[in-house]
Formats: sequence, structure tokens, C-alpha cells
Amino acid sequence: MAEAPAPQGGSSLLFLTDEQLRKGIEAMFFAYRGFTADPDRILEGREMGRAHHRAIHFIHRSPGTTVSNLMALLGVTKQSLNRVLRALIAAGLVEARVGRRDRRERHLYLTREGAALERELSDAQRERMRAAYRTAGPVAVAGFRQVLEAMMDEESRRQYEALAGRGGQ
Amino acid sequence: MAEAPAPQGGSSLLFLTDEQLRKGIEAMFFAYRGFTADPDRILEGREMGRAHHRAIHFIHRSPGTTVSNLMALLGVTKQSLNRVLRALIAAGLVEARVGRRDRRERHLYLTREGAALERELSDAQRERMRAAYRTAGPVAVAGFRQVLEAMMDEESRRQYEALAGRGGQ
DNA sequence: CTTGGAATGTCAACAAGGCTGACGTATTGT
DNA sequence: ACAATACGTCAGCCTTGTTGACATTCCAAG
Repeated sequence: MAEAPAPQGGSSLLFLTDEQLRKGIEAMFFAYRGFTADPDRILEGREMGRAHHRAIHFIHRSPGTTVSNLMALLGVTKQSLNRVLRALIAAGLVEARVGRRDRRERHLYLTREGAALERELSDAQRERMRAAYRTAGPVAVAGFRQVLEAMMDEESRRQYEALAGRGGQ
Repeated sequence: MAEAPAPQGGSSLLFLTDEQLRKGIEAMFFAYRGFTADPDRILEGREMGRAHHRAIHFIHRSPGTTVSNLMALLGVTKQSLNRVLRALIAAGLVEARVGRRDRRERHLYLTREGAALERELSDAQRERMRAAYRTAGPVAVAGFRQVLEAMMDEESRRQYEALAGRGGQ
């Protein structure tokens, strides 16, 4: 199972065979299922879905972000996002404040209850991530992130790095 | 596996901080978007979606598989899968042969046209994967797969390994 | 000042693709 | 003969994406 590919004479490109690539593709498919399973389960009871989770996550990450920002980040239309936001606001999880400088904008914030749900969701997801990280070890984790970053398209990578730069590290 | 985690004083669990985990979570989100982008684009013109892609992929991987098998693999209901299969059969991409031993079963195969489409889809997806792998290098790729495997839930890991064992390597 | 264009956000209607429930049909095994 | 299995289908619902139409707000040109 995935041993380091023996630094023999040439550059040993055995890790680029179709077979290896296919395995990576299937690993992404099955892993993503696990990745979303816990939050999905939590939200099931609350009449919400994955779309709500994503919105909550990024509002938590960037408090005061506008609808347009969130739209670009999530890669959905404003109409689609709007439905989700309406539900979150109705449920008292998100607050939309009219912009002071530009009153067309709505700045989004989690309420106390919204923050609590965010905690619950991200705790569950982080727990699975933590277990996977611990099992695989720090070197594997570094590789994991490298490959994922290389897999993003240009636009996503920009967004990812903008978030990463802000959050810390 | 178990790489030595930087043998400084303590056990150096810095890679397990909430911040690192959050980055991993966001990396998964953005990378998965890239992962599915190319096939989605190809299928757009053909009145098909991601669901059809998944079915085609696994029928290609396991020619002759039954409807029940595919259901379990994809994690969807038979009604949901049936809609997809009906479309694929109507489009002449998939053939369903009545089982010889058990004539209740339908064994699924790609037709010549189905195989051609599968090629087109997997070429696109593999190409992105190959680029990411090449950029990140073999050590990173090994780590990538380790973390993904650790992230799957039990059932998915079983399925993943069953496929991997069959395909080669 | 006013007016038109651009940005922003909302409402309505529709499609894809999940789901459950109920039922029919062929086939198999007891 | 009968129960269980594998599959197909109809009907209806939900979530989450889409487009189109429209209201509000801002800004810049006349």
C-alpha cells in the first residue's frame, strides 16, 4: 500500500501510471463521501442540508462578508444562495446587516445560535479529519495538502489562499 | 507507515491544530470542485450529469456488475439509479444483459459508444490528476492517498479496497 | 438635479437528482 | 406451492442548482 517509490536510477514515474491515477480518483470519490457524512447527519434533523453548512462555514470564516463574496466563494448563483440565506435568517442563525457605506450590500454574521451550530458541525468534521491526520502522520498530511492544492483550478486556488492567509498560520 | 514526527522534545503535534485541520477541510472543498469540473463540462452538452458519470465509471471498472452492486457502490436507491440507467440505455451507452445463472439479475456493460464516452471523461479527469501528481511528486502522492483512505468510513474503505485489489497493482 | 446604467438583492418557476412508499413481474430456492 | 429476491416503475416529495423578471440603491454623465 503506497510505499515510497524507490528512488532508482531514472526519475521513476511509476506513480503517474493510469492505474495509480485511477486509484487516486476513486480515493477522492470515497473519501469525499466520508468527509461530508458527519455534518450531513447533524443537519438532517434540522431541515437543512449541505448548502447551509457551506454558507455557515464561510460566514464564520469571514464575518461581515457580503452576499456577492459568498456567491463567488461557493460558486453558485445569487438566487440559489439567497434561498439558503433566507432559511438561515428565518431560523435565527444568521444576521444580515445593511451596509453602512453601500446600502445595497448585506453584511452577514452568525448569531449566537448560528455560531453554536457552526461549532457543532465543524467539531464533527474536524474530528474525522483529526483522526485521519493522526493515522497518516505529518509527512502524509503535507503531501495530502500539496496534491489537493495542485488539483484546484486557478480561481479556487486564489480563493483558498486568500482564506488561508487570513486565518492564521 | 508512521513517519517519525519531527523528533524534537515533545511529540510535535502541531499538524493537528484546529487551524491545520480547517485548512485541510477547505482544501478538500476546493479541490473536489476542480476534481469534478472537467467531466461536468463534457457531460453538460449531452443532457447528462455527474450521476451518469459515476455510473459509467463503475460499470467500466466492473463490467457485468449487477444493478444491486452498483446501487451499493454509489450509495443511492434503486429508483434513483434506475432513472440514470434508463437514460444511459436509451442513449445506447450501456447494455443490460439478463443473467445466465440467475435470470433476475441484469448485468451491465458499456457499449462501444459508452466506452468511448468513458474514455473521454476519464482522460479529462486523469489529465488533471496527472498534472497534480506531477507537481506534487511521488512522496506527496503517497501521503495524499494515505490521508484519503483514513478519511473514508468503514463501508467505503471496504468498497475502495475491493476495487483496488481487482484493478491491478 | 435627474436620469440611466451597473451593482445588489429578492421572488417565481423550473430541472436534476436525491429520497420514500407502493406495487408488479420474473425467477429462485425451500 | 410459497416466500424471498432482483429488478422495474409510478407517484410524490425535498434539496439545491438554474434562468427570468423585478426592486432597490449607488454613481456618474448630462
